Amino acid sequence: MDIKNVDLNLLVALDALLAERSVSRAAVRLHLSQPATSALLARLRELFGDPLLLRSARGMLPTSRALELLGPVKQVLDEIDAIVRPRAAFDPASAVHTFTLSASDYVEYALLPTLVDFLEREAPGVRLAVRPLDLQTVAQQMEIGEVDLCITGLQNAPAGMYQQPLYRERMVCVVRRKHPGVGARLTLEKFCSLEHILVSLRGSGFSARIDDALSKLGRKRRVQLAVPHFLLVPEIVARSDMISTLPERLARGYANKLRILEPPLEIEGFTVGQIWHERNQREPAQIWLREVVLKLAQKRIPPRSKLL
DNA sequence: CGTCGGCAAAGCGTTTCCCT
DNA sequence: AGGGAAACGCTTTGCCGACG
Repeated sequence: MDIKNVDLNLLVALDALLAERSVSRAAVRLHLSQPATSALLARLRELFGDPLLLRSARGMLPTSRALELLGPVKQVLDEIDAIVRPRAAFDPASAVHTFTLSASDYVEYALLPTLVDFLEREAPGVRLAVRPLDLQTVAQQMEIGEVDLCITGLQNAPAGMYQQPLYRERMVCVVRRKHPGVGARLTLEKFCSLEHILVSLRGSGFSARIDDALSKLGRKRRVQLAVPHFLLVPEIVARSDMISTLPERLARGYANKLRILEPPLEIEGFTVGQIWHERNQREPAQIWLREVVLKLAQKRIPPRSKLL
């Protein structure tokens, strides 16, 4: 038997017939006349080579073959129903869902705690999986659905994806609290004389845009350490005499261990944004997630407090 | 080669009537 | 009362030839 020769509506009729155990009542359920439903039963009998329902003194009784079919038919119809039914709006309170994010550890630090807190309260059935950001493969990961949403600096955004800015971040300098060589103000002289820690997400090289800016001023700095993670940096700075230039949100989180200083030269900040593939553009759950991330990201922007 | 119109056959529904 | 079968009618489908 070939499935393309089977009218799948027969299974709908079978489901109704077995549920009602009456052709007349099944007809009502199917919005058909009794004879039409009877004809459907005849076709089902031929298809399965079994009488399926037998007349008895107490009405129509299912055969054992019919009882065998009951469960699988119901399951198949439920699955088809789920495929063709229009998507319901995402209901965070009742939804059971797992989102996969890709983000740098800085973004995790800046956004994840408030996001997790929000989800705990508003969407208890929603889980998060966070993958480390790999700029080489994140586009492909989103394309095949391994990653739902990527949150990163928009200068890193892969081409051909939807993107939305979340907030603007600026860069500040940090040294350990009791650093002996740094006074109230960080001079360019001092900045260039200290040993630097550089964060390079691509894990390559010891120079960044700061170094271009410095060379235009005829200066240079010494980068002693290049790391691929942001969160490592505050700990190392707190235990050494090194300096680093970090996103302000991250630096402020370590204000008890670090001194935050205004950079002695113009250092361009960056825009953090969310990036997603077209496949997720109209998905209700994904739209909800993006709205939540946007709301929380904008709420978190701290007031421009005075720098130490 | 693709499209359109006519025709026959098949499919699927309803009404009506008969049987259990 | 309720299910099945026959008769009937409408719609859809498939095929074929004509035509641009």
